[in-house]
Amino acid sequence: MAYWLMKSEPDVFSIDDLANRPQKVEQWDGVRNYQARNFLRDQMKKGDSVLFYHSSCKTPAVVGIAEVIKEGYPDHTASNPESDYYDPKSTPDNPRWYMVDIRYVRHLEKPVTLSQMKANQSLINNELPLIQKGSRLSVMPITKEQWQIILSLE
DNA sequence: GCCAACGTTGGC
DNA sequence: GCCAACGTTGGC
Repeated sequence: MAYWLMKSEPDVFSIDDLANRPQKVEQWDGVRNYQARNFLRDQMKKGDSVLFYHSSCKTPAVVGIAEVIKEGYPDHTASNPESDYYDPKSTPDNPRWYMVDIRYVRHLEKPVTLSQMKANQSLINNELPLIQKGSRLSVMPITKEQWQIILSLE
């Protein structure tokens, strides 16, 4: 089983929104970055664990846990002209963008903040992608060690 | 294939 | 709101 970290802006979609969804499930649409797309399409597997991270907000932090319940499939928002995520270069025959479905597992007892993680020597030594300079990926793989260290901070 | 211009991300 | 870092676009 693999481990992932996924970013979301809480003003757009928060861990509470996920918890309040029917079945607690959300389609993770709107990813428009090739490296992240490749992870969604090729590597995320049913049963993988996800850290849910709030970005672009007052206190950026890991706030909860989710799991992958449906593996990569075409992101239909790319072919919807009404969608903010519409991409005319993506076609149903040759979809450019992919998404997965995730299901809420739980909130962290206490969010683990970005500043906490940046100050953690184990995470620095382990080169957690989130705290690398210039890291902008919205979907990133993390190791079991990184997963355990982050949860030990909760 | 290079690279300047532009757009986006996301912390601060 | 600022700006550094990064990704994409498109002319040449």
